[in-house]
Amino acid sequence: MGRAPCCEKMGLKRGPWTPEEDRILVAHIERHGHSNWRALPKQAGLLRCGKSCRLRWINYLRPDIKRGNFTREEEDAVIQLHHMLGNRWSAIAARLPGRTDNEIKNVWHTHLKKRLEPTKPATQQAPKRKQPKKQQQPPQPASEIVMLDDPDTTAPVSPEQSLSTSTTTSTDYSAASSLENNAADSFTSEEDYQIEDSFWSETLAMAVDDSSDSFGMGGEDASGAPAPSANDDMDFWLKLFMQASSDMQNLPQI
DNA sequence: AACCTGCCCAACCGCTCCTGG
DNA sequence: ACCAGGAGCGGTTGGGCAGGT
Repeated sequence: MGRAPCCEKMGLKRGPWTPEEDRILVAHIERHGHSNWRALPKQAGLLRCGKSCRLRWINYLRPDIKRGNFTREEEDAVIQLHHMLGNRWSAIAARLPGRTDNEIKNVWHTHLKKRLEPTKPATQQAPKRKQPKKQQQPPQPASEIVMLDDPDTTAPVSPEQSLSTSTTTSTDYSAASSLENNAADSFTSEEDYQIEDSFWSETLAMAVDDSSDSFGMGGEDASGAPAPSANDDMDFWLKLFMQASSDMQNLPQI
């Protein structure tokens, strides 16, 4: 087949993006959109491959990106959505406005997966760091990017902005524990650990609603054409999940 | 104070999916 | 129906940093 390498690695820059590159990319996308990622770097005068530009935009420069630590609600949503969807990070990201698949993936691998590991006591999950490093200060120029309405932004924004607005500041990973662990801990240490019913009903309702049109791919799948079996699968997992949830609430506290 | 260790996250890689010719 | 090219996705990596010794 002879697929051309994504970046014909001649003279193309790699590694971390500079603020200047960010600025150029944002300015170009503001002006011209990103209909063709492959051609974009040339048009914008960037020595990057299109893939790299796309990744940078999606994961970092998009105006609707929400920076900062995941809230407890978001983490729990990730856990539950992962239950339902597996490693389909983009589908999970579509449910979490402002969060990217990459970010969710990172959080999953660094925190949430460990939480769910049953063999390790929760006490081991205490972080070494008291404060996450970069999250506090807004990343480079993204903060100063003032976008008008970007028609190309495929923000999977949905009614549950409540999710994203409930910014209960930063997540305290030391205190946080999974639903499972919490069940085991009898929720004791978490006086305020109580997911509102409305949260889950919203989240789940969304899952149901979306599965009827373009499930999971929210804004990112322009075609919005899910696999024929997606709805069935979704129903299955949804039922399974809801069953599991109700079972969990009935668990005897250990 | 210096070194070591482990964590975090941005970015890369390679594969699959999708679309147009 | 087939092929090629582009986009999207998930897995992985490595540099930088914070905490520990």
